[in-house]
Amino acid sequence: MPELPEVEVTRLSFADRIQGARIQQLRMGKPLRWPLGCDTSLLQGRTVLRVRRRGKYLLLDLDRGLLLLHLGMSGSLHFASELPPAGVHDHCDLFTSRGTLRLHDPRRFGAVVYADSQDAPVATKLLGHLGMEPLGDEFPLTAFYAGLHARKTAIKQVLLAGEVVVGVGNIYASEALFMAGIRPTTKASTIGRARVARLHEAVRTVLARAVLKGGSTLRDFSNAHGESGYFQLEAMVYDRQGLPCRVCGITIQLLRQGQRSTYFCPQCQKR
DNA sequence: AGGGTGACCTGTCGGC
DNA sequence: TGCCGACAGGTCACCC
Repeated sequence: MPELPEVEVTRLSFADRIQGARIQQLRMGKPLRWPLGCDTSLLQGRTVLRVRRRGKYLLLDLDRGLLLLHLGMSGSLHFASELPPAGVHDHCDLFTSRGTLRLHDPRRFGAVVYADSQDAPVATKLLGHLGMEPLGDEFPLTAFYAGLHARKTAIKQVLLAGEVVVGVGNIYASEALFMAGIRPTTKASTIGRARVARLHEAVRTVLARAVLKGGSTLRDFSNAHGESGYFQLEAMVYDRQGLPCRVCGITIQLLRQGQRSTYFCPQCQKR
């Protein structure tokens, strides 16, 4: 489910409300992708200072330490003063003075991890290799070009890997490449400056637009208020194999790269 | 060293 | 109707 837009939309939907909340209790359900890394009682009495995002991770800064949350493929968060009893797929409840933050994650690829600081080994392992944030001011074109120039893999997979730029998952990689007119199979290192500049702009535009539309709800994504996203309605290629390209009318094609589906228009993305 | 593959886990859908 | 395989928004550990 969640790529950068969905994670950011989630963050925006509860960050203000949970800020300043005092943690009363943490309940963990079935195991998630990684262990919490501390006793749940350790968090009692701590305060949530703010909620940041790094790539597809949400970082809850506490007055001491931080919680790293990841939504995996199927995770979503809810935050409310009163929530129904935990269901089978509700694997984490963070009870606070302002309400309960609940992680719902059927596939359990998500994670809730405690770190003493952002320099703690576990935080470094998860965040240390992450690339540039595409939104905001820390995404210079020159660095993007240099990053792509050093990669011999297909551009789609370089985007997905998150080591050059973070937050671009399977939906938005296809969408950004379409917008930039670049074939997903093109070797990243062979893309010239002008085309990299188009991709740089496309990544920013697609992600920002998706945040504005509340993310993409393909199956079950919703923000912490329980509201769906609508970006999927304006997808140009994702999940549109066999349908006519919205620009040129040619049939959208599907291929597999690294066991993931890639969608593209053979006419609009010639190379 | 970097690139490719399998693994994690559950739900859903299409085909036979 | 029922079963089985393929696939789904992510990403790490491991192999050559």
